[in-house]
Amino acid sequence: MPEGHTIHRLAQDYASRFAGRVTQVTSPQGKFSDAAALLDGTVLRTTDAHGKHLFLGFGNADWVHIHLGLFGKVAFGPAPAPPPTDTVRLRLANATSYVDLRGPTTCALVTGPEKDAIHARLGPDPLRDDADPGAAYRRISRSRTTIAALLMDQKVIAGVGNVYRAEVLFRHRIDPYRSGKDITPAEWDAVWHDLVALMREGVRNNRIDTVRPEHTPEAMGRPPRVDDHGGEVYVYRRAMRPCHICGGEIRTADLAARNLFWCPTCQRA
DNA sequence: AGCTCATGGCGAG
DNA sequence: TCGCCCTGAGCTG
Repeated sequence: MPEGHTIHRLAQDYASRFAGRVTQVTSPQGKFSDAAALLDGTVLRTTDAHGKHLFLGFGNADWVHIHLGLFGKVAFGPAPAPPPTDTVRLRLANATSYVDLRGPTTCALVTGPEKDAIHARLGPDPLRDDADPGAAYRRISRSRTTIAALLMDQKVIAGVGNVYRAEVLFRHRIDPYRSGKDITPAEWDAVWHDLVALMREGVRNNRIDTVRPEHTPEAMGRPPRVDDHGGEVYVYRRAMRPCHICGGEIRTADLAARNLFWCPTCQRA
């Protein structure tokens, strides 16, 4: 269930359990067997995350590049590791922990320069210290594409997915169909800093919560969320249900093959 | 057992 | 824009 906060959290969790230690590396499912054999018994040096891309650094030059895609999942557990199921693409294990990766879009061994090339094609990541929000705004402010599509474009901004996209536009009352060039510098500044705060909290809690304290179920005297996506939100997957603020119906539509959610009353062109 | 859907992204046309 | 890749849960029957 991966947006950028999940990947940064995984980078931390892989590092805390495996970094600096000799690691058993296997690929029970088989698609990563050759690389796993090369890495098996070596030391995991460090981990890195940029947007939805995760990197595990082994030795001095080799990196495992992981992208979860829509279906990828990671499961940690204590040693001893149970027999793996046949969909485990990558298992790391040591004397205290194991971790299984299933269903990733990408799990490949890359060189340092190949890793650099991946960073180069990604936009600024609100969760990285080296991020330049101005680089994102330069693209947005020149584009006639909708802001909803631009926020999902990883070359523009890295790490935002369908949930943060919908939620941050709601929180700033921005109509998702507005053109990028109609986003003001002040609006972008506010959206960016909000994403930094929301996504940092997402890393901390390992889930996406976007509802302000004054709009929580407890504060509003309404029943808690029904959806199982994991957090408290304003519009994501709440189509046909009442807006927490105005009471109007949340709408949904297809945008670039993804489900978009917004409140047509609260969010203005 | 088979269908649908999901917080993603790529390449072909 | 479409089809395709990766997996698993929650339906339907």
